Amino acid sequence: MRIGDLAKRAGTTTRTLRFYESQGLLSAQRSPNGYREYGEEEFRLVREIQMLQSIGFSLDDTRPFVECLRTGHESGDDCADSIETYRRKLAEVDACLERLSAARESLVGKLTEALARQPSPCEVGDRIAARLDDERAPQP
Amino acid sequence: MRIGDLAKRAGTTTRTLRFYESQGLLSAQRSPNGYREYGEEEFRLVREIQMLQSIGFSLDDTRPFVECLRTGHESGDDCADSIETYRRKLAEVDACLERLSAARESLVGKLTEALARQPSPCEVGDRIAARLDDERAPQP
DNA sequence: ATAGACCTTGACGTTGACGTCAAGGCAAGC
DNA sequence: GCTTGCCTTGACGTCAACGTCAAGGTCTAT
Repeated sequence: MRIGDLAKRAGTTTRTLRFYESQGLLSAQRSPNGYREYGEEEFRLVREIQMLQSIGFSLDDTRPFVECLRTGHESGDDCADSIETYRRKLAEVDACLERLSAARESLVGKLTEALARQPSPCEVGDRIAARLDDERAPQP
Repeated sequence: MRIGDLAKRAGTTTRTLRFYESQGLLSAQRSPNGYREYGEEEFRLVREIQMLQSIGFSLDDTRPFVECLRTGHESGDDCADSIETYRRKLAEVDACLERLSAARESLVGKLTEALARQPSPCEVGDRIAARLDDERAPQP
């Protein structure tokens, strides 16, 4: 499997795969003509990286999992370092959730405050205003 | 008030204030010697920017608020554009919270799975293993 | 008069995960 | 033999919000 095939199968680009290699995450055999050759193991490795990225891992965070697979383990999280990384990322995600929730509350508060100060020309507001006008100056 | 004073009062750096100016967010009077001169209005503006940033606004997102203040309104969110930005950011924050919660669930699932597969050398495990050893080879 | 603390503009560096070219080599079909 | 489509390396570009440094001007205190 050449780099274009792997990229297509993994739904990514050749540039990304070469970048992974430059970061020491992916390795490749070389054909006599210098082309990179990949097997199923590399495909699984790329998918592991993608899956971890999708749950908020940086490329560097995926390193323990890649190392784990490389040392022959069936799953990337069959190693202590991977478990530790899971724990650390979970803590990070929790911290992020807290900060984001606080930001959300703050934002909701500001929005409602601003809306209260400035009733804004919404339909309901218009109709209420119109009715008040009618009451003050009823049509003959 | 010169740029260093404003930076100190706002708890930021002169570089940041000049950057705001380069982005059209902050304006300054100039002393005869070319130094920037700021008043209380600029101080409030910087604080508004900082507050919005702290709840997840990009600098560009703060622009409507800055414009609103500049057009004479008391509060930065006394304008329709600011309200609209509030709404948009709230939607963004909500989307982010959803993605993060999903990532968290995924992470928790993976962690528990991995722990189940690999009981890991925790103290309890060690003690259980030791006891099993004792039972199989009791001391005389 | 000189040191020190401020200020000016300008320009390059940082971080992450690639995108986008450029210049050239290899292989297959017409 | 020529086009087409893949591949190679290398190097610069992207985005945000500044940090950091350079070279120089200004003001105050000693």
